[in-house]
Amino acid sequence: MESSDLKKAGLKITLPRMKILEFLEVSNVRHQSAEEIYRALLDDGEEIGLATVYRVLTQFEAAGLVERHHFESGQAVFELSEKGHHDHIVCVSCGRVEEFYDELIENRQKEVAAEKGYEVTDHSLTLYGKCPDCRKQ
Amino acid sequence: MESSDLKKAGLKITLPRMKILEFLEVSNVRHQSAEEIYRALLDDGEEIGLATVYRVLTQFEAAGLVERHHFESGQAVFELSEKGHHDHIVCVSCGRVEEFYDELIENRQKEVAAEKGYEVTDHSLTLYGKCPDCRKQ
DNA sequence: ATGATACTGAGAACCACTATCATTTGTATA
DNA sequence: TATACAAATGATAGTGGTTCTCAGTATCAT
Repeated sequence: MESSDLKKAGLKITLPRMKILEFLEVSNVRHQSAEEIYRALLDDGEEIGLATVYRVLTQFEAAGLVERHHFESGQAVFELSEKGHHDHIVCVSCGRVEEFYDELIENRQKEVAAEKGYEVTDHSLTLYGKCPDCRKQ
Repeated sequence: MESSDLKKAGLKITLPRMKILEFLEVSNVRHQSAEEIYRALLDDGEEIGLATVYRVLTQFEAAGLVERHHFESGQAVFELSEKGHHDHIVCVSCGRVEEFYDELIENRQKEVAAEKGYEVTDHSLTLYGKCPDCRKQ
């Protein structure tokens, strides 16, 4: 993922956009809030505004470069959408997020919607529970 | 559902609580925001504060009388939890909300979580799409 | 290089929601 | 039934996440 992706999305190649994109790629944390991304960039010595981070992330979302999720935390988190579609399982005690994909569930969702005459454009499935580590304690 | 439900929940029987409960029962709209409930009660000539509506709804949620959902709208909506568990399908163009329950999906969710060593405490599945009416137009 | 236009950063504004606190209400007890 | 006291209420201020505004700046087609 690089500058060409921005061009394709009809976005000018600017420093803030490059920095945010680069950070999302390099970071080993997959789901981060706008605030977290903002602080991380500041810590890296970048000059950037929080408003810009929000704006850019929203543009990236519209362009399909990132996905925005609203788990139970109040703030949205963003992830690079390099991989195909998947759902999430969130640990309620440590906040860890894992991803999964289940063909059976995916198909059944479409069927259920079709039965009701709906044309599905999107869906959000999130499981909440205790992860193996937290269950031990 | 009546005053005895409040007692069971360890809540005093107060006017605001009775009014909110009654409104949720009588209303033909199943998913409403705190603000909507507040306005509707004001329009009915009740004297009530928005803070109270939020407080009471939170208490009702804790007592299992209502459920809170965060669709994509920014504000939470509440529904009486008289029925058993179900998921939602939301129309992206008119906002209409329908409910569904699918055994297959429910079971598969538990399996997926178990495979990852998680113990599921909750889940949220919402489909977004165009309802039959909106598709016609 | 230059101009048209898109983008930026700082801060104010906004929105949904929660905390504070003086006053009122419900209810257990006398 | 009157009383007392904890619990609940409502007005309002505050909070946190996010978006808007706007003057200044950077990008890019020419």
